[in-house]
Amino acid sequence: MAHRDDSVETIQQELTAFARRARATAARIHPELSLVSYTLLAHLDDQQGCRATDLAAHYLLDKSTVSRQIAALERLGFVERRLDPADHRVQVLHPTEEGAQVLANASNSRRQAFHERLADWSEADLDRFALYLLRYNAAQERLG
Amino acid sequence: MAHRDDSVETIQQELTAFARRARATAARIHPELSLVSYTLLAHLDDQQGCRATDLAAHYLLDKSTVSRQIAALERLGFVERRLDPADHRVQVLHPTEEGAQVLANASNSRRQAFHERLADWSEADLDRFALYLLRYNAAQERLG
DNA sequence: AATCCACGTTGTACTATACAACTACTTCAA
DNA sequence: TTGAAGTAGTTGTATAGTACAACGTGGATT
Repeated sequence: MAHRDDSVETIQQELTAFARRARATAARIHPELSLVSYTLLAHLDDQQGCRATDLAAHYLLDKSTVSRQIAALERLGFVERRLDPADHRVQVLHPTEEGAQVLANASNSRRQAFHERLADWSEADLDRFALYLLRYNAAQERLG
Repeated sequence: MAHRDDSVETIQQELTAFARRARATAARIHPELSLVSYTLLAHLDDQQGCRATDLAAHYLLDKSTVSRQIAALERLGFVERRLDPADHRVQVLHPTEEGAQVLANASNSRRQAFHERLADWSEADLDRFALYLLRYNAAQERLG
């Protein structure tokens, strides 16, 4: 049990340290994209467009927060709104050409950074680490 | 290489999801402690007191940020300042009795939450996960 | 039609943060 | 020994991100 406690303690410490660093580091993922706006834009990109309400629900953000984030992305020219012809309350949000481009760039440098950090890991270790993270996140989702 | 890419992709996704959730969830770790104030208080506790400057350096926060966080903790009665007799510029910060108590409570519920999330993990898996996290964080530290 | 609901915006407030200017104290060197 | 330079911490100011509440507009239900 002592060993078990030690491992859990380490996991807790390291995840906490990671979260702290993530806050500091990832505030600007790209000169013009914060972690939040990056995430929202990425979601629009791989959902092929969606509504502000969907973003709010998916990321547990208030709709006013999403509204302002989207407004900012629109000012930057990265997102455009298309009124849903079937329901005039709804705006379907899409990345613009430029938005998709910026997203692709940000996404590539981000991916590259991960590859660098994990460069000397064996394939087996990468695989296990990925599975552990999935398992941990699923548990956290389940247990709140 | 495809498999390698897949694993890295998953790791990236899951760590990002974790960071996002951490922001939302850990804002209040305890009715009166945010993640930051909890962290600072914990540091004071296991360093047996330290200076505001040390906290700033250790957690990469501006000294003004630390100053205000500490001021808040002092208002709550969780931290006290002791003027360093040898250098009157310096205030050595210590948790108060009450601060130590609140910290212990917060720390215990936090530990318990981790134990619950990891309850059904084998000891071998816990051990490996802990090592992977250490390794990952060390790499991130090294590579920025 | 009247009522209720859904979508999104805006007003307001709060927290966390950084940077810059400042005060108080210390150290060091001429 | 004194004055210049450096260090610890606070305060003024600005910004980002967020939530909640109130609102306007448009749909849906009865």
